[in-house]
Amino acid sequence: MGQALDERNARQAARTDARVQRRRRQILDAATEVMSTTGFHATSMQAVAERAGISVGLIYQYFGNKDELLVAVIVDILEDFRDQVPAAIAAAGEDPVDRFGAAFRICCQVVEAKREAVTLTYRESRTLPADGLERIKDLELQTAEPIRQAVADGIDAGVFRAVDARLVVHNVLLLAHAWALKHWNLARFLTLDQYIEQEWALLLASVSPRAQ
Amino acid sequence: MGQALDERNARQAARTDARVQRRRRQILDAATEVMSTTGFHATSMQAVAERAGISVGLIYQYFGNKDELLVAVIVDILEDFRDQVPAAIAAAGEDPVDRFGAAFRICCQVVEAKREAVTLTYRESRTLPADGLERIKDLELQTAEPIRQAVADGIDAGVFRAVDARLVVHNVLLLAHAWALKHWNLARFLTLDQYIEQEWALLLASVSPRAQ
Amino acid sequence: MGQALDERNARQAARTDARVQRRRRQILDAATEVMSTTGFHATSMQAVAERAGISVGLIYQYFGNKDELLVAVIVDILEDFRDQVPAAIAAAGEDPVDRFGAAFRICCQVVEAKREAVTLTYRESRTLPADGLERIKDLELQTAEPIRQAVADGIDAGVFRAVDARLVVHNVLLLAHAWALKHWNLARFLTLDQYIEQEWALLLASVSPRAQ
Amino acid sequence: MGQALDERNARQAARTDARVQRRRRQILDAATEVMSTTGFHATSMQAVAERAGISVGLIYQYFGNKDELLVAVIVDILEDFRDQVPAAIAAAGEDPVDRFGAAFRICCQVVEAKREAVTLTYRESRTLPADGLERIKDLELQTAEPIRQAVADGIDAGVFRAVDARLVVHNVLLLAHAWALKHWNLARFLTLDQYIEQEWALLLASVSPRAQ
DNA sequence: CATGAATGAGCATTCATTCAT
DNA sequence: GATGAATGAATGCTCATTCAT
Repeated sequence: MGQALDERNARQAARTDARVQRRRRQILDAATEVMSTTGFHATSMQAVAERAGISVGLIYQYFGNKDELLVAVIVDILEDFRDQVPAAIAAAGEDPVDRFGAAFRICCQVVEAKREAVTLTYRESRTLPADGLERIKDLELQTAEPIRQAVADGIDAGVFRAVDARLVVHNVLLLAHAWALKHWNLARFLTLDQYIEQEWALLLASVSPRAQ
Repeated sequence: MGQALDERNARQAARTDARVQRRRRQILDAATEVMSTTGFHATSMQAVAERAGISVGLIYQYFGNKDELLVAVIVDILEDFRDQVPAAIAAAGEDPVDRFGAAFRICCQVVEAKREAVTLTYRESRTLPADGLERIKDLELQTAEPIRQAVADGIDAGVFRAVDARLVVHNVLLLAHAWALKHWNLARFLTLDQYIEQEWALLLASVSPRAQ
Repeated sequence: MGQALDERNARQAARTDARVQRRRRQILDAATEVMSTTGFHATSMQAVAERAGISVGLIYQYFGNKDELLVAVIVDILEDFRDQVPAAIAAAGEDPVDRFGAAFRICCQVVEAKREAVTLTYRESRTLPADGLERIKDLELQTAEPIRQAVADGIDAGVFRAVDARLVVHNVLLLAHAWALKHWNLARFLTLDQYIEQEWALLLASVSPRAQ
Repeated sequence: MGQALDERNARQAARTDARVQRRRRQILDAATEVMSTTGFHATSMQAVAERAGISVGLIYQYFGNKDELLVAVIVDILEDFRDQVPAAIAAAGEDPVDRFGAAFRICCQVVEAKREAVTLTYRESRTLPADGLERIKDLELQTAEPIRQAVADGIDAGVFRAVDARLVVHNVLLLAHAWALKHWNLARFLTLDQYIEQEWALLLASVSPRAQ
């Protein structure tokens, strides 16, 4: 009997948890859409609620306030990078050059998938309360680390020059983000694939050892 | 007698014009300072007025509204680039590599001089009304052009590979701006001079012809 | 069979009624605690529910709305006075002075027992909807009546001067309530017992016949 | 010439100051009226603004927030007591009994003049932020002091018994306030003058020496 | 009976903008 | 030219109340 009850409670809890997750996602998606287009400050909670098809009050049952919602939106995006980058590197095989290239490529692709949202990240990070900022910087560093490792491995293997790996990673992320930040200009003369290809050529040349 | 009057009016006009310019500058400087620190939306016109030591009302005699003031602030910064970049290139002599290097260096230095303000440019450009946005994109293209020319000259001279000059310029400007955008990270392991030196090495390698 | 059913229903009803009363009391106690401390307006139904260990919705099955809950809380307190005052008077014997004294004492003691709640009564009575207000005034008058009678008896017996009994009762209740209302000040120089003793001396003197 | 300018500025400042005072009073009066009737929490700033015939925003140029406005309203009332009580005592001559009686009478009259507002004081004091509360307690003690002195003088002169003067003052203020707090009941059988007269008789009897 | 997710009206507060002086 | 008092629309957030489960 106790078991039956436990089981029922467990099912109930799972269902509840699923609903909570669905709501969070629903709100997060709506917020990402509206804030990306309109900008954080110009976005009213009312607008987010409308886009999500719920009431204002409900947002506050999932996110403490507007700032926390922004943090959640940005974190949500950065988690994409943090999760996908290592996976892409791992999938690229053993060759350091391939691994490095895969890292750059996936970054650009993630950016393309959430172009407006990436812009939001750049625009609004400064606005954030201190603790949100910490989480964000953390995620950025987590994303950077596997790329840095790939570059370091390449240097060790002698296929890259002895450059500062941290700086190269910085360049990689920056070039990827730029596809969002400067899309108004870049898209006038390049497709994403062209951008990736050409930037990759420059990037590789920048770290390759000079032929003797 | 008519002539005398004209002359008086002209003198009057000049004097007036000078005063107008002084006021504009006074407000612009105040706005740049406050907005750069606090962010555009979090900056009240009252705060700008106080910083400038004038009344709110007076701002509206020089700038139609808050948006226009923001445009003016951003334009003011971008004009720095537009003016200083060609000058630096010209001062660098005839060697395409030197000219290209000078362009990158001056960009970084202008960024350093107005680090917060450059960040402002990135954060708030999207908010702008269409016509302001146009002026800004225009200025960016104007800044880009002399650099592009330097790269194109280098390609023609055979000291650079046949890369897409527009893309290289994009990279140059981006790397310079990054010193402001990612200062929180970069400054942890590099000084500006080190940043310039190392990025320049990468940049040059990226466009240099492969040795046979 | 019908009888058996009736009996079962009756037992059921009694059981139900007992449960209803228990719930009401549970909610009332929680509401009194929270509202007394926090004030009516600053108290959310959520807070009352939490304190009572139940859900918000359940409160609404026992009290129509927040105002009605407040009325119930206040009525609950006033019923204490209405019930205890006559009892204390009856227990004081036949001497009008003793009866009067017992009335004052019990009032002060009831106040002390629910000091915060008494304050609540004063603070929030005005807010109430008309019908709640009526019930409250009624209870106050019911409480006043036995005291008035005691005073009237004393006057008839010649141990009190021919004062307006209603006014004296008003003073008695007021002085008792004041122990709650002005506790911040009074408690700085008096204990409750001292307060009772000294006010009683003044009160008695105020109604005692002047010696010839 | 400098003198003329100074004079103009001075006149300007005075005019400004007068306008500020007029506005403050206008808002304070409106707030007192509305809050007294409706209660603090149920009063919206919009309602205060409308009653004052100004815009909401303007209130915030004179009072930091709603709480501060409430403090100002209450202080405004308490200042009436603090100012008028000593004046009335002084005007009552040298006889301690007269002075004491004058104190009680003026308290009742001030209460009558601002009956609703006095009720507000009782209802909302608890709501206040700590520093506002301090100012209010201070004013109450300032009001009490001259009355206490009058009682003490009476005791020294032998016309009053050796009662605790502080407690008597507490009673005096309480009885005066009660005219507002319990007006719904008292006014049913007494006019203010009757109330003053009869309470005064009781009060005097309570402190008078027993005839031998 | 009991729950608590969901609603949405309501309110304090801010701030760009205007205009009488 | 210059001021700053005055406006009032806009917004984040709360919370009494309902109702599907």
